[in-house]
Amino acid sequence: MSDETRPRDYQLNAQVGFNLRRANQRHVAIFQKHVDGLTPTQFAAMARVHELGPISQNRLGRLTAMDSATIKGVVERLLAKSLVALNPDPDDKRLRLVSLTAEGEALIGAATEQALAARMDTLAPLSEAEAVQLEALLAKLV
Amino acid sequence: MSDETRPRDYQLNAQVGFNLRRANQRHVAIFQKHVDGLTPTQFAAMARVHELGPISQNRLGRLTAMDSATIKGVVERLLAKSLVALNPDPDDKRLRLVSLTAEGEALIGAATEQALAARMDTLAPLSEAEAVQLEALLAKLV
DNA sequence: CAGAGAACGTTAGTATACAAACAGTATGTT
DNA sequence: AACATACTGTTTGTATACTAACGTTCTCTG
Repeated sequence: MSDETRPRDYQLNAQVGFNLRRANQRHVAIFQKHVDGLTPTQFAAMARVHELGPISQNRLGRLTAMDSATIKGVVERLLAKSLVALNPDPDDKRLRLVSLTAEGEALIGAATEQALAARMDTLAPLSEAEAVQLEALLAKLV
Repeated sequence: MSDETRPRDYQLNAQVGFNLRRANQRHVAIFQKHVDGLTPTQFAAMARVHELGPISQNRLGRLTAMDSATIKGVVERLLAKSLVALNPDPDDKRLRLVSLTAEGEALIGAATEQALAARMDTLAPLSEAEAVQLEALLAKLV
């Protein structure tokens, strides 16, 4: 490896940003293999609705780390799959409450199992202790 | 907090996948603030070309973790900004070699400084030791 | 109660990201 | 030389992700 022609100390492969992006790409790919018919973001949205009950679109977006434009698309696609329903809030005409359909409720259980399996696969290169460390560090970062 | 209605032990906020995605979102936002005119992926592509010299589009994609469809778009946008040039390889008619223009070369130095500053900001919530740990764990994961 | 400001959802535009299919080119084997 | 295989770049389609701008609705304050 020549050293004169190299930028002094910038190593792309060691950058958090680069590896954060790659780790995320890898996780998404693993998730797709385990969970049939749901992307990670679609699953996250459904898991939140399952957890909290009917919830406005924007609030759901905030709780799943998506802005209003993004969550709109996600809800739209879940709607197209009949996994969620959209109803106006009688008390606030601005809101459109997202809720799970029976079909959605039926799916979320199995999907949760599969999501946990995907998590295991994603963390497979790490020891138990390292996995715990990573999750703690990411939580601190976010 | 009711417990009967809750899924037994699934906590979205603690999931690697979810926090990987959020950490990445945060980094991209920070990067945009520091580096003017380049996205993280565009910067990664340029850094690689600067490092390795003229290189085929697909090979550049592999070295920056982008598939051929994605790298094509990235190179296209760098081309539109006159930061890279695209030339046919005389020895292999399939290849289109990506190289930095004078303008691109002029930019990459400052951009590298700014990228390192973005990295610092991204890692700011962590101690020095934790930052090192995180980078090591991510490298192991990828 | 009137007006300001905030929040909601929507739309348009740009940028990754991947799958799948394709034509053109190169390489290896027979 | 012929052929299968593999690789290159391209296109289309789908799915995040964010910015900016917009009209509607709500809430707060004077």
